[in-house]
Amino acid sequence: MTSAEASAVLLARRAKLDQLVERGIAPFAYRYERTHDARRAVAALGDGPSDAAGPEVRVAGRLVAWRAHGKTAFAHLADASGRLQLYFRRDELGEERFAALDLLDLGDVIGADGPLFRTKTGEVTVRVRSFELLAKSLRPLPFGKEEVVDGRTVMHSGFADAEQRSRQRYADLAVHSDVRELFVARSRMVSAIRRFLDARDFIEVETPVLQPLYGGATARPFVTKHEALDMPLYLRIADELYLKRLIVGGLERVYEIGHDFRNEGIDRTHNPEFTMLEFYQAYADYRDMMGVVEALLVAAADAVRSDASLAERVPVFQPPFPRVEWVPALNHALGSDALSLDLAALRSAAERVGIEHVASLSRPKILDEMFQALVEAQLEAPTFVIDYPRELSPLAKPKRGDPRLTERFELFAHGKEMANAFSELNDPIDQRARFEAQAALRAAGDREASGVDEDYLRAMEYGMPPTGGVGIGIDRLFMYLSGTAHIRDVILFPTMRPE
RNA sequence: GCGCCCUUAGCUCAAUUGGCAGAGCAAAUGACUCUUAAUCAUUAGGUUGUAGGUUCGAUUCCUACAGGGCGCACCA
Repeated sequence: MTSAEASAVLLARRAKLDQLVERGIAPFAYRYERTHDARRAVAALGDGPSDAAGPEVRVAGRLVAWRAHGKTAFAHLADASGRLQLYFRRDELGEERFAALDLLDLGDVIGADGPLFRTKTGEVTVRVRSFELLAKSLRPLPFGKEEVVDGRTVMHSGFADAEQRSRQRYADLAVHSDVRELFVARSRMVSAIRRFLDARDFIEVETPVLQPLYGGATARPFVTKHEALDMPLYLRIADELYLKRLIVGGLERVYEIGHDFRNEGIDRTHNPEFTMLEFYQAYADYRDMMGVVEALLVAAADAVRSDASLAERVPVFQPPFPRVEWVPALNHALGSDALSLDLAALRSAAERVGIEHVASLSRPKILDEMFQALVEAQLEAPTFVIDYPRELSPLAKPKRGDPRLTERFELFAHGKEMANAFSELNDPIDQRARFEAQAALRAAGDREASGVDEDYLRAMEYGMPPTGGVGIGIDRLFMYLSGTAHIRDVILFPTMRPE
């Protein structure tokens, strides 16, 4: 940053800062009393006359465009609601205040007051009577120029580098109103999901992020250490086992929205920390939960659709979604009965469909791989895949009528998993056997298999009601609903290497 | 982790077979009292990601490294 600090642009802004101080103008203010944001100011003039003075307003925001004309100047001020034009006149401001405009830069945060009027080209504008500098911008923002062509705003040049936009999200947001809108839409979606669950008598809870044992999913964890207790702790890979402890405790409908952490690769659909929604409903099974998920998705999509600029991209859901049974779907794609194959036959079948490193994979892993390759990737419209093999689902109840399977569904759309749900296993004897099978896989080298969680078993032994549970990846759901291709574009501060 | 591609001014991008590194925006100075990608004139801004190599000469060709992008693999 040495050369940047020496750059003429930064030096010029520092010089202006010094001059402001010399003239007794504080460059960083404490507050500003606003009467209108940009959108309300535009609405306040309504269809008012073009010349006559409209309502008085006090507005504040960032200077994003500047057009000086000698004894007048036009500027655009941007706030959270939009842009508003300012009109400065020397005869209105007086010599001294008008001269102070020379010390402003693009990016400065200012407040301005005066009457609204409409310019001869029709734009609602503040005829500035006085203005205050609220924060001097000492570093230029990479503003592009905006042009309105046929009613659409077109950006010219600007801030394009994907890495810098993620690293400096503050600058990305400051110069791209569409990025701000996208994150506002994400927030609205999450709020809508909370309202949806709250209205169904779910309560929102918080469970540990730091866990002595990790479980509830298959993934490599981040490991950390508690110094005072001198013990390892894991950042959670799922909320599941703690939320089900709460079901045992009589909190019959619970949900949590929070970050899970998985120590795996980063790509367009994976960030090491990501937002997960899990919810559990006592006395429900997985079929009940399919209906809840369908309704939740409709509510989430409606929330995203409320943003006008995203509306056309949001898929329209028409529940019920189709159900595809796991085993028949795989067998159909494979041309043989996958579950009845022995391990050797399964491995050669997997190799035929292009699975790599087959020899090092456990049996459930191979089944999972084959299903992903042959079936999941083909699922474009929202589809419930149901009734997974027992060995893939150590926390799900056996399927009524076919104990080789479990009562589990995953929702796929765009070839990606959107939700994962079970009729939750509530038999502690069966659960212990499943944990021990996992522990055996772990001992045999499967790094993602879990161990035995004795405390969780103790909870279940007290008696856990039948329960339906669902996990939904919030980032992916929002990507899908907003038509965003990269997960880093829906996470404000995605994980990155240090600069 | 593997493969391909990219890295030039604060930002967005050029540069012919290897031959003096350019433009627009932003910035500075000046002109301009309804502009809106304002306009006009002038000025400044660069160890071309880093380190080597080939060459009379490298932004250009080669090697290594760093960062990034895209695909594949793993995972949600």
